[in-house]
Amino acid sequence: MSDERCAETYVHEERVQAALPHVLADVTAVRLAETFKALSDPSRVRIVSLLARSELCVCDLAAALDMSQSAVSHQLRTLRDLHLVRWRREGRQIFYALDDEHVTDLFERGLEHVTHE
Amino acid sequence: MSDERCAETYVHEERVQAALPHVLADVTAVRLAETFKALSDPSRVRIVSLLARSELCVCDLAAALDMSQSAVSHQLRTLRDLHLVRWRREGRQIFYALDDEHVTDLFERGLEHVTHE
DNA sequence: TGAATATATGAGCAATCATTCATATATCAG
DNA sequence: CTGATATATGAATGATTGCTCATATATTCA
Repeated sequence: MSDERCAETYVHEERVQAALPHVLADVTAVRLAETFKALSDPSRVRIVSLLARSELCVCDLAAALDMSQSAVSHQLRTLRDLHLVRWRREGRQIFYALDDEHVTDLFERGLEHVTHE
Repeated sequence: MSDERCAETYVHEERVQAALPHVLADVTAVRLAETFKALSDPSRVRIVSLLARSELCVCDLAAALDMSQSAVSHQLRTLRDLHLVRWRREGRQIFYALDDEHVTDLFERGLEHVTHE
């Protein structure tokens, strides 16, 4: 049946027992997945790739990426909610930048994986 | 309107022009996003966290993560399709392991970002 | 104050996703 | 060959997502 373990007896009980303490806590798994999810969309990846070079306002991003202002804004909200970007207001405009080096780092590691093979 | 650039004139034309050459190519952005998407689900993150320690068969994973065999299998397919895991058959069982250090690296960077603040 | 501008956001919709259930494939033991 | 077991997969479904469109908010300028 669907939820039955394989033949009741673990195939490699020792391995499973050894693994159990290292299963990520639910909260951690969810938060980690959320972080990766922030980078799991082509539009957001392109936004991040630009912000990795310099801060930009929403309008600059929309122009450079040929996206609507609304679409950019919605995506920035996602990135904001997940603490991948920070922002500052300057008059009518709002400038976005990557929140910390962790993000740049993550982005570049991913890029390595994709390009190196 | 929706697709109109902000007031026709870029707010920071120089910045936009400087950014343009660095916009990720579409293919790259899509592939990069796919890689991150592979890690954008709690179940897959937990699978990867276990595989980062030792190879395991599907059944072990299902037992350790308290997931159905089918669910694990489907998720492994996603990870396989995106080249994040490799596998080898041993009799009736199939053992999965992370494909290379890039993956472990990505995973750990993400975890750092999540736990360090 | 009122018009113009930059950004944010809610509703709605098509597309994608993670899971379950049922079943198929592959391997082993007899 | 047959029965049992480990894994894979297709269909179906409820949930989530990314975008557009319309509109709201916030700021500046006159």
